[in-house]
Amino acid sequence: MPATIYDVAKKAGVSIATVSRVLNKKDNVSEETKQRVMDAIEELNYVPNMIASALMTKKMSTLSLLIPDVINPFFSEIARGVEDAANNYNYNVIVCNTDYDLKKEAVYLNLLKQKSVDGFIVASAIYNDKNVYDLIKQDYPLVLLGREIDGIEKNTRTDVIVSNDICGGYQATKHLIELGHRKIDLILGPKEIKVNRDREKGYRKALRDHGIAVDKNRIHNGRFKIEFGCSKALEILRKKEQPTAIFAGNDIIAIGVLRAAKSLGYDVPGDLSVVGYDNTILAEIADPPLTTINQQMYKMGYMAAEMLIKRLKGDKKPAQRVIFETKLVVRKSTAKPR
Amino acid sequence: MPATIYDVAKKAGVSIATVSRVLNKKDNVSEETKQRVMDAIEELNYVPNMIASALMTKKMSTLSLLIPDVINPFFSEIARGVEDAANNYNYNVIVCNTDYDLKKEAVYLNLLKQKSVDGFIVASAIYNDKNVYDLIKQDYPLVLLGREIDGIEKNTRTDVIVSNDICGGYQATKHLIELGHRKIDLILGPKEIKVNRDREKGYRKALRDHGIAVDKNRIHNGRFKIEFGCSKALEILRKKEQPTAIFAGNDIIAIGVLRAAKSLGYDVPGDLSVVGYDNTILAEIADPPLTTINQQMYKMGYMAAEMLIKRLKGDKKPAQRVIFETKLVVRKSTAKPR
DNA sequence: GTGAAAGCGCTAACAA
DNA sequence: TTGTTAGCGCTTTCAC
Repeated sequence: MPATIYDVAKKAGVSIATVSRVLNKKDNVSEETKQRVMDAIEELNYVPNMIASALMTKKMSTLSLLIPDVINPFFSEIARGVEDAANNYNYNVIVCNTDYDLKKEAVYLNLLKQKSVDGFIVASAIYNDKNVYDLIKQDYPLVLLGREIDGIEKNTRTDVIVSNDICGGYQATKHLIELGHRKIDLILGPKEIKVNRDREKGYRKALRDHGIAVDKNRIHNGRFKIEFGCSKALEILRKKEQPTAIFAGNDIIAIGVLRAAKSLGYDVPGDLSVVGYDNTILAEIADPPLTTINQQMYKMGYMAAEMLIKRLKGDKKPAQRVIFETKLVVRKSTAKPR
Repeated sequence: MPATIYDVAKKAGVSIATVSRVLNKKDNVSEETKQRVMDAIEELNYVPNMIASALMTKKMSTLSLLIPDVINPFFSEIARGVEDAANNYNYNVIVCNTDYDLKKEAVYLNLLKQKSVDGFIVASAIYNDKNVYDLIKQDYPLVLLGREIDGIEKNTRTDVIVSNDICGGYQATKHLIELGHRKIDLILGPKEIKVNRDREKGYRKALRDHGIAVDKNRIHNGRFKIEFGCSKALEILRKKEQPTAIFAGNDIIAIGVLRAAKSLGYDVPGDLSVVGYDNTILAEIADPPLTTINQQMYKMGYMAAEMLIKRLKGDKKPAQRVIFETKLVVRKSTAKPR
């Protein structure tokens, strides 16, 4: 049986209120009794029970992070950022893998609410997510990461952290155009995920700005999986109107494209230029190393946790909307078309 | 203010004890009152407060996972396995990044104990970790993953899940020897991490078994970082007694070796064969794709969580020690020496 | 089958 | 500065 506050009080010859005071670093305790209490705590190896205190205070110093999948390097970097910030403030983080599944997400949220986690960071970017609307409506402390929700009233305290994906899409496409490419296919993840719509917007704008007609048949949606990137690229490269470049919705899809090109005996970037998105470790390691769009995953995660914790500590300023800028990173997977 | 059990009781016209009974699915409640309670719960949108119940039961349905770094694909796969198993049993998992830092680990453990997490999975494999000894001594539910602790008494309930790293080291080295290599350098992670000692043992045994003298100067310890793999490989490849093959302690180091080889204009596997370890996604994507030793990270994580939860649910069988087998995966980074 | 009441280990008025 | 006491929202005997 672990020692309780009563044991400490008895040993120190004070009341439990006094023990509680020194535990919570209230100043109205004399140095002398404080010392006695500290000694008692030491001797008894006393560890305060946070469950008991949370029953009154409702504070568990625990955040929850909802992401589609930790294995995806994009999200594991976010997770690390969140955890580092949380740890910095003595918070812990419960990590949940939603697999882009709204039902799974709902089950998680329900369980987490029961556990009185202090706040939520939702980074599993599904469009029009009813779960998120509910969280907002019920006024749970919440930060949205890499996603937005339309129609949030301005008076919520829900902060939003996003990347400028329209710009990212633009940068990638512009890079290819400036190299001389005109036939550029776009292979994106699911339409339901907003970033894909934005990257497509950027792609379209870049084409328009350079007087190139947008060909709907060159725009493809699917999943953020190597296999999808590979099979879709195979399909595209076997068609008549072959592109000279492919802009992939993320590094994972780009890896799939690379694989497809290799299997068809294409040289990248000689026969085909490929641009990824995210600048995860995968882009660095790929063969050839991928030209890609950098996103600041770690920083975004760190900031999300920090903003959330500040709100938990009473920050009352109106909801923020932070936009992280993207950057083109040129490696070896892009070149002039033959 | 969220509804409490009292509100439900009042609305249903029963006592809180009865509400508690239906909440916990005790059978001694008549169908009729049960229905009334359920209706009240529904109407009030009542969500039970787990903190309150945990104060009595000491069960929070939360595990904690300590790993060095989620960004490392080896550990993110473990984390995913742990989380999937936990989720399957309606548990959540708090993920902590220790960075192989014993002090950081101690701080985490202390905080987690306060939070009454139900059990611990420690996968940050530091040798002779006092924190782990303490956990065991204090009889906390614990599963050790990918590490072992010497001198655990047999009567603890601490399960251990490990990979057969001696065998893995042997398989990798044997593969190189059978290709015809005789000068094989070994670039490992830190000595303090047991897996490195075991992989070295396997390496030594393979050499001995094939009548090749072990040259201590060919064995190097450092960090599980790309930069270390790269700089150490550069150093090695510039020496007189150049190896024809390098066996890296994990895929990350191997990626560094690949980078070094490339920067020196070496062809892999033509001029140098490289073997990695873990078979993470990085091995698949690397250029050339890495020959490596497969470890079953996801399964190990899944099993760790499952064993822990079973113990929490009262499983009293003596501590288990599960060994996962490794497997050589041949890709394109190894070939006969010139 | 159901209810009353005593905790679980703390925090936070309120008194002293 | 310190102590007393009433909760926080549940679970769990023990009666009935």
